[in-house]
Amino acid sequence: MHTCTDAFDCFVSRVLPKRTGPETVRLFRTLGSHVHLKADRQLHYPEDEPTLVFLCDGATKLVAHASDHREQVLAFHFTGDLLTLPAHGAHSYTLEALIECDLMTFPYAQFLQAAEKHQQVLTQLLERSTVSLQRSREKTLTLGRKSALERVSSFLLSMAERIGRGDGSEVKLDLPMSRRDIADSLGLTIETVSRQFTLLRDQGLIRTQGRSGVTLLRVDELDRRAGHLRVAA
Amino acid sequence: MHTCTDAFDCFVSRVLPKRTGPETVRLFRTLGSHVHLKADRQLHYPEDEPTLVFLCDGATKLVAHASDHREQVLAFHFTGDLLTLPAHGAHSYTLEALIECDLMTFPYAQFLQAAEKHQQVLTQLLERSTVSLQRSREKTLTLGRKSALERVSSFLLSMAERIGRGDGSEVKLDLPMSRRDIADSLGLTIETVSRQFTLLRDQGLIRTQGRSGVTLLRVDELDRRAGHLRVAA
DNA sequence: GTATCTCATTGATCCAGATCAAGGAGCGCC
DNA sequence: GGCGCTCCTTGATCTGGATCAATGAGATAC
Repeated sequence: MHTCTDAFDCFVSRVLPKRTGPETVRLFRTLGSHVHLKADRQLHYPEDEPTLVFLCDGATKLVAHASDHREQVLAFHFTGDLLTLPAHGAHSYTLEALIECDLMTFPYAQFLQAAEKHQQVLTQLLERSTVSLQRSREKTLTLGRKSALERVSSFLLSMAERIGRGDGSEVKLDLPMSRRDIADSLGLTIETVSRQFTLLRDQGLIRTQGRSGVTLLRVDELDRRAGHLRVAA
Repeated sequence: MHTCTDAFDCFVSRVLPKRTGPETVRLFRTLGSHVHLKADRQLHYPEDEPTLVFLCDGATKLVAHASDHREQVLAFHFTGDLLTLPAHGAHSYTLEALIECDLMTFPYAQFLQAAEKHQQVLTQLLERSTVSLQRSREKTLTLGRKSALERVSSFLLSMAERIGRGDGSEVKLDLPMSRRDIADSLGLTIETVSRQFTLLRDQGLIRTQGRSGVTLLRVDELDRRAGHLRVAA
């Protein structure tokens, strides 16, 4: 198991600029808390104030809850990701570990205050926030206008980009999330997700190994299935 | 018609910190361009680099385009909003005027560089980006897990919050977007959107005046229809 | 190694919303 | 001020994915 110091060091090297003074590092250390989460456990965080989370190691999902126990996965996160947990509004949000996780949490407001003198940290925060927004917008298009097959294809391509291991022309994936998580992320049911996997397998575009292993055999064809725009203007 | 100076002044007073030095103001002026857009026109911007836009006056929609001419409205913007137009990736994006608009555009990278010495500007950019992300996440939940009636109710409540004019217990709206835009924003068809309006009207929750006028008569009931979580934990 | 339990797959039926098809109403233009 | 056009509404039918219902296959515990 990681110690608190390891997790914090990981944060320092990944988020803070190279030559940050030791007194600044100490300041961030006083603000942050190290949390270890076993698979399927959720992070407890204050409902009324935003929290900044750095995922040192592992994989998580951000889930929004509506009435009637409906759940929507808003985003998946992997080692090295930085994310902001919003205060609860019209809906409530939870961050749940897909596999064993180490993370550092910071009260958002205090973190921002500490970062004010270091615009490199601010810039990085802004940059990562922009990436999150960009991903969220792609998801909006996917959920609003795409068929089940297109959604699953888009999902696989997106995962390939983030956690794929290239192997010649193939891309190998080890999906840390269940079919249910995928369904909740794509606005589908597990049955429909499963059927699309079968379809893609039958068409020779992917190969599956066990529950979590997926190999993308023809990325170009998947791109077509995902409903992405061709080169044209 | 507004002059360039008017639009820029609007930007200065709304985005830059109160006591920004005149030389800094001049720097931003050299970076920014004033653009006037008539209704239904779209902003032309470079495809390969992100652009920052400040909406001095008017209303716009950000549209994502997938294959087969399918369109998804990612967000609506109103007077005073600041938004980032991403470089094109798997999909292309356009910003279109819903009504006559005045806006200031800045090359994102250069704007960020200019803002580096003024963390108040950075902080504001970050804050607005966070609000956009929050809205986008709410939209994700809406598109992924809500029924047509819930989507339209959520939409009306969201518009009430942003451009509603309170009038006792009622909220009056003058919607600048068409039924098609609403449909493209909610992942529905115009027919379905229209049917939900009729339903809400028949149930006495809203009143409509012409094409764009809507009065929310019972916000509490709309909240229930929108599938928001009750107080409970 | 095998018992068991959860997760994934496959099949049958159903339904919310899409699609197809007319009207009707608001708004701009001449 | 009325002509015409576009946008909106309403109705009928169709369908992709949800729901319901069994199996089947991986993982975990013993």
